[in-house]
Amino acid sequence: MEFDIANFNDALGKNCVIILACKCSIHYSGRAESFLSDGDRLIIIKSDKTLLVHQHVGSNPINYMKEGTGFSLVLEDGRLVLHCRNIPVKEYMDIIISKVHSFQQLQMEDSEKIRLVGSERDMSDMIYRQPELIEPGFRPLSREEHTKYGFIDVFGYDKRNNLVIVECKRYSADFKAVEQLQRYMTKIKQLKGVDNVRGIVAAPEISANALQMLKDFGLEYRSISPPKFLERFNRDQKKLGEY
Amino acid sequence: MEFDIANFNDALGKNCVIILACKCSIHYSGRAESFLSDGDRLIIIKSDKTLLVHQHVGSNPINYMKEGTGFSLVLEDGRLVLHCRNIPVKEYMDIIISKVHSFQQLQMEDSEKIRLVGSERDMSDMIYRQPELIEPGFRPLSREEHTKYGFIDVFGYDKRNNLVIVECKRYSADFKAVEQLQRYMTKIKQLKGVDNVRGIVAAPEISANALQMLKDFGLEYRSISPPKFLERFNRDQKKLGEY
DNA sequence: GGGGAGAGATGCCGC
DNA sequence: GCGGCATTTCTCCCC
Repeated sequence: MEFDIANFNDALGKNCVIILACKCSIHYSGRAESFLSDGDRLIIIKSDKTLLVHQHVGSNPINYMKEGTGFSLVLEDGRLVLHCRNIPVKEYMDIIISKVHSFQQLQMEDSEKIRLVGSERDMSDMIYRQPELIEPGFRPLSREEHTKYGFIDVFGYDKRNNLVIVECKRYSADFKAVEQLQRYMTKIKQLKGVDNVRGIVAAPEISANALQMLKDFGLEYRSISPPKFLERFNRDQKKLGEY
Repeated sequence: MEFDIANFNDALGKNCVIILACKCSIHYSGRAESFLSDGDRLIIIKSDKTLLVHQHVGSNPINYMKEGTGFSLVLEDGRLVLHCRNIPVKEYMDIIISKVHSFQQLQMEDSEKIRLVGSERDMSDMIYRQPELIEPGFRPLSREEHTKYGFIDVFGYDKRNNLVIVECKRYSADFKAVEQLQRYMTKIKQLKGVDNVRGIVAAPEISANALQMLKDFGLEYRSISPPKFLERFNRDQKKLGEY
């Protein structure tokens, strides 16, 4: 493999993405400390100076450095070493490279942002627009608001003018979701000086423990799923070309 | 760029890592749904059939598929499409490739596992071995044990034979840590039928809100940091960092 | 497989 | 910067 240190450091100075496949060992020190012995890894340095080290399996990088890291590849005591320093966050990494398998630098043009559907935010939007999903006569006042009462998903009144707090979960609600709702309940009762406040967990399902805790606290549960606008995709993959 | 569909699908059948730099748009549907318009991306398919899609910035993949995904690259209506299907978890992705920048397949040998120091587990070990970090006369009985009382970091008796529950946090303790400890307290008092139980949060720091809640609950705080065995590494970096 | 909890969590938004 | 919270969280361990 033709590989030149000056060439690599030159690439670091450019606004490109570097892909280095190599055999290496790694030492990291920062928020914690880690050691990884010699093995083949994929090293990616992005244009924002994020570093990722990937093994041949697993979805998470085995080591990484955050955006804005400084890099320098040097020959040290006859060994190729990639020094990685992020001074502001006090994170340090040394990658000792014993063999370079391949080296690549890429210019990547991409200004697109992802659009995601089916988040908890989408769920609270849906409930806000279709209050009857909670119950007839529910009148939502606000959604996803950072009030002094806390970060409440949907907040409103029922037909008897009781305050209603709705906590949404896009997955199965667990006891932490119930605790979270209970915390809002306590807070808002104190701050508003009222007692007629109802709390509702809205989620596609709820665990047995969470349901028990919910009942103990006198709270309620509604089975509601996050919106999916394109169920069609799952049913008929062939129609994908329509986008 | 010389690029052959059969060659790519052949690589998929082998136990290697595939790196594809290309311009593409992406549609994902599974736990949620996402759309990403055309742009240059780095696509990695690992030997365990994990897929990662990276943009030129950011530490997280913009899209991904989990281990065990099935892949198939086909020419569809004159367009190159990478179909990704993970039937067991009901996740689907289509990557429409408008230009291939580079394609690489790598054999990677790596059986090493990372050793990490400074975790919460290390903290509880340290306290177990040096109980005086909590207070004189503290006698720990167990650490990190899944008892019927719950998952308690350190569990023991103080010099007056009160039960003591210690909850460790490697970072600043927040009110959720206090809630967690309070939950264990309630549980253990119920199950043991005793009332003389003390709860201690051990963390390098604690937020103002958490400290208030802690006091309200009658719990205690000890400022303890997770162990770092190689502070020397940080000191030695100074001379290396001079470049 | 579900539940519970940690993670070098990350990322977002608001104050 | 910190705080509070969601995440296609992921990962591990135990039941």
